[in-house]
Amino acid sequence: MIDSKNTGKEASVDGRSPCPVACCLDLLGDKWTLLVVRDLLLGKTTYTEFQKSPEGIPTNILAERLKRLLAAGIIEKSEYQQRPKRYAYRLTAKGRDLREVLSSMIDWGNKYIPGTVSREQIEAMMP
Amino acid sequence: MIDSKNTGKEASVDGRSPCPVACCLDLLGDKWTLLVVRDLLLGKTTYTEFQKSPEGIPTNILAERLKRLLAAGIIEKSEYQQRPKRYAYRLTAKGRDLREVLSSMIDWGNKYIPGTVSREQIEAMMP
DNA sequence: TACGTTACTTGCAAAAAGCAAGTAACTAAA
DNA sequence: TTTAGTTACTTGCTTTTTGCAAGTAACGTA
Repeated sequence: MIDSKNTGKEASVDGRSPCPVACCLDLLGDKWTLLVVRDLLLGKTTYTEFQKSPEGIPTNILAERLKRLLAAGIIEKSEYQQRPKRYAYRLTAKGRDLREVLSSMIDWGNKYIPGTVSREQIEAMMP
Repeated sequence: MIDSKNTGKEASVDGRSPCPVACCLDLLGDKWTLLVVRDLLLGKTTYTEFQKSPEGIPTNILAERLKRLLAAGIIEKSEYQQRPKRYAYRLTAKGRDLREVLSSMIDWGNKYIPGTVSREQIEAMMP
């Protein structure tokens, strides 16, 4: 595994308050981070696959978010091929457990935002 | 009830993709919005109460977020006193259902971010 | 040798956040 | 009856973050 410099402070109350919601939002509270986690849960692993998602994440934002998720221990990066170098990102246990958060967002979205693709359809896409 | 100009488009797939997660994030994907929802779930109702929360939301951001939540039909605003005018914000059914999202964030935070206040302690604060 | 792909980085303009101060409407105290 | 205090904001300005386009390094394929 590369790029996983465990500083020991990758998860602790460092931000605004000891509220778990506030801490969660310090890490994941933006328009893109959880979409990357969604893609990972759907089985995507490479930079290019994340970029191809319909929301169209800007490439510099994607690079920065991957670094943050790595630093937070939510994903890990591995070289799955040497020449040419190719990398696969995967969720750690910590990252996989975010599925509950995503899951409740799906339920809420399905209930209150007409036209969103259903949990069933999303689950059918999962590996 | 005031300020609730129902345009009819307060909830639909208008943004980046028909993914419920992406739609959710278009509405709630930032560092502050869900903290206001948290406060509302904890029984807070006034502008000043939201401001007093330990995270210290800037006053202009709070005003803007309240407008967005109002426009999205997640909260409603009522005048509970005429002179001087005083307002109470409350969650609608749509807003109350976000408790599931917050709840899964609390569980994740409690599990992976040491030092966060526990679900039990938070539930003890609820009305 | 030229073109394509992957995984990024860099530069810059535009948008959003953050901070301090100001305002309007009233109430309560000196 | 000034003076101070509270609530619910707004305004102005600086700083930070986004978003877009273009560039780069390393390699592979025709």
